[in-house]
Amino acid sequence: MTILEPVPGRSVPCEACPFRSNPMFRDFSPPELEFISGFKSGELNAEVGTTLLLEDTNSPYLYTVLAGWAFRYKMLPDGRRQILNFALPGDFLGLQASVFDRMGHSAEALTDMILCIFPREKLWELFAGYPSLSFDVTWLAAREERMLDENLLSVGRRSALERMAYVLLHLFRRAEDLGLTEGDRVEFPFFQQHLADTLGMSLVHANNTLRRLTSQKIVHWKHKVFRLLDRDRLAEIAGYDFAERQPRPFI
Amino acid sequence: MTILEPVPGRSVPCEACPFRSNPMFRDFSPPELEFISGFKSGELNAEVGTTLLLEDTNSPYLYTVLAGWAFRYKMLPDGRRQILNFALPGDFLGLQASVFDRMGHSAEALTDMILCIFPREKLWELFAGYPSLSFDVTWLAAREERMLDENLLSVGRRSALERMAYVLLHLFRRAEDLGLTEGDRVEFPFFQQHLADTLGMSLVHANNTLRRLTSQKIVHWKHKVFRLLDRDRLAEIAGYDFAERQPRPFI
DNA sequence: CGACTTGTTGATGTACATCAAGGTACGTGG
DNA sequence: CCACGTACCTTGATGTACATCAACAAGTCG
Repeated sequence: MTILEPVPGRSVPCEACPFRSNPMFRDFSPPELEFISGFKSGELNAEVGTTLLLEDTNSPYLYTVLAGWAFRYKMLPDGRRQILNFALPGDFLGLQASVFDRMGHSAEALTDMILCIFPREKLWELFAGYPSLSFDVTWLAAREERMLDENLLSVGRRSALERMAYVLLHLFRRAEDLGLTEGDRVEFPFFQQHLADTLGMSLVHANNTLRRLTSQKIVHWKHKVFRLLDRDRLAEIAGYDFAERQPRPFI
Repeated sequence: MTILEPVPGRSVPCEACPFRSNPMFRDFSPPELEFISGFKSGELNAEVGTTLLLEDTNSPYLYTVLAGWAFRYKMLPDGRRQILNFALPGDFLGLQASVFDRMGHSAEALTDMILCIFPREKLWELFAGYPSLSFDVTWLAAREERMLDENLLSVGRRSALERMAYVLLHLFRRAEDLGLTEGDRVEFPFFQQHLADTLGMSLVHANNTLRRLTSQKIVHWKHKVFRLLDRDRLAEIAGYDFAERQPRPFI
């Protein structure tokens, strides 16, 4: 388990940021783009399994995911783990340490990743000079809250089958929005243990529940490739409310 | 079930806001105070049981709680309810509808309440002109996220007894920070059903679990008066990490 | 080729939900 | 002041969804 330090190296200039062509992200004005370019202090290449953030420690950096998947989690002293949410390209990591003085959760890379690094002491300049960008930060925090609300509803009140259906559909849709899917396929870079820890159930029960969905040919999952065979049926089981999709901030 | 409209009437001027004397809240500068005064468009007196916010609807107002308790919740079509968090004096309600176009959760008053009303279309002026206040909004959103993370850990991974201990201590400490306690006493304005819905368990099981704590004289609860008899023992059961207390924003 | 990691399945126990009944406090109208 | 209703809490009986334990299968990697 390693804690990361940024490494020097070539990095994607913000002007060429791949998200700029994604319709899910809003456009930057030239001054915004210029500020962000200066805000970004480098890039971090993280391997699978890297601990990106560690609960109760401070983090001098704020990250956005440029490529790859990670997950946020908390652990109890005896090792029980709860996965709180997943971080995909475009997501923030480490805001808590910038706003308070230490992280309330940890985060780990699920794949090799590229992260944009922002020094947290410059966050104040963003708020002071770029109201539209500080609104975007609030937007992201509110979106995270909304996802947590949903997950809490799942874990607290949905049955195992409903929970499993919900999280699979949720993750598929997030990947879809980012153009990570090909038709009904997507690469899910995690194991059944991760699903179990997300949904608050045991590995064995997660396996049984998942197989109820695969045996009915609603989904398919092998060798990390997930296929959404019957979306309507899955949404029906999940009780999924088709939330609006709207342009999201860049940062 | 009623949805609220603001009623005219006398309201507390921000200059005389009771939170200004509470050391948990940071101080406002004179310009900040002046802006907030203009931002506040009135007050709302809400009775117990009032629906303050309704999921999937829009809310033209943003509220802060001046007095009283409320809770945020989500419901499934068949009536299962998950309480997400409680709102106490100083807390925001309705940010989601200001940032997105509709609420992702509902909120209901647990007591008679007084709420400060802020028209959401002026939220942009706050971001544009008052970076310190917009940072406060982000602070509040991040704090809400942190509480949700904790609750999700509880519901997903803690045992019924640990969960019960955690939520009772959590609520007691929040009340304490606001000066709502008298020694080991506090008035908890909710029923066991609310605890059950917060912790993702049935009413009967919440009752059994609670009685395990009362019969060991760790807590006492009768007629809405809660007494924390053995704080250390409760913290031990909860696995409570004594999080820092630091000055918080006003808004 | 073994050693390790991930997924699958069955046997057994328990923490929980559900159903049902009664208890206590408090209000209301006679 | 009593009969009655209502709201909330408490307790027991029964069933089930889930966890835990254990073994094995299948794939991957040195």
